[in-house]
Amino acid sequence: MHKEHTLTKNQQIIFDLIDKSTEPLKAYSILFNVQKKGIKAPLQVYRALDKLVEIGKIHKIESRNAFIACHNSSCQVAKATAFSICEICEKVTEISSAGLSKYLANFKDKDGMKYSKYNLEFFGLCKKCR
Amino acid sequence: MHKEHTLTKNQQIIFDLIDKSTEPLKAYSILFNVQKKGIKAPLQVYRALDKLVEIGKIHKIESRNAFIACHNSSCQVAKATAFSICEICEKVTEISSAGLSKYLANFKDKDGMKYSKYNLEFFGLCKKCR
DNA sequence: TATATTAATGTTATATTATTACACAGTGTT
DNA sequence: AACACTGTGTAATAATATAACATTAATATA
Ligand SMILES: [Zn+2]
Ligand SMILES: [Zn+2]
Ligand SMILES: [Zn+2]
Ligand SMILES: [Zn+2]
Repeated sequence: MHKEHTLTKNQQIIFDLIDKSTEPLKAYSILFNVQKKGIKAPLQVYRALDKLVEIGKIHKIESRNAFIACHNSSCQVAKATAFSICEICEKVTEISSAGLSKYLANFKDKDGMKYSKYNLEFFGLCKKCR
Repeated sequence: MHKEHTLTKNQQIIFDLIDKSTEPLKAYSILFNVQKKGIKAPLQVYRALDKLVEIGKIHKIESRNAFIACHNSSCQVAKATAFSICEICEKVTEISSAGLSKYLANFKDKDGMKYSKYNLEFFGLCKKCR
């Protein structure tokens, strides 16, 4: 059983925005959208994003510098994420595959090292763009 | 048999720098280091980097905004990369595992979609930092 | 050879993404 | 009270990346 994180005001505002978005959001687009709620500076956004990533409520899509809400409860503990990204429409989907996560968590490099933390981004065309 | 890419002057200068580096290099660090060779502007660096990534001579470490030379000949065709990253000393190693690349190339998402292009970054502690 | 085409370059300016530094407020502990 | 810890507000700046435009080099092909 893991600790529930009560979000602070800024964290909640920013999480709500990301969570209801159908696409990954960029930091300055978030900033623009929450200015009417009193969040005025980049740092306020980045601080909330950092915390939300840390507690697993959102993930950063590294190749896009954008943030998406987690819809996979197991991610909240393991920082092991996988996404598919459409190279045409930029649709991003979190992949939740027990087989994949098991394979990667058990993967050993040539030194025999295992990694519980990873980020995998698949690129291709989504159903619609195919 | 695939086409050999003859690098242009700027591409060669920048590739040489990255190739002989023991760590991933950032664009502006590259710029600083090649200014004595006549490359003066960020765009000249980014253009060369883009091309070098495109032809598979280097890879971008997305989570670090840094570039590393490829030492895995098969990457030159397939844009399917995997790295381990030490969270303490930031050492980055390209993973060259037939098993891993086979598993990922054959992975099907829940729509049955396969992806020949992916980027995987494992995080942990390297041998030295363990 | 001439000429069209493509790829690469040079330069300036600007856009986008992210962090540093400092002051302060709330909360819980000793 | 004194302290540690977390979050907030604000301004300034650093770091990363691209747009726009003019020019030159390399390549193809007529
Ligand atoms: Zn998740
Ligand atoms: Zn698509
Ligand atoms: Zn490679
Ligand atoms: Zn290390």
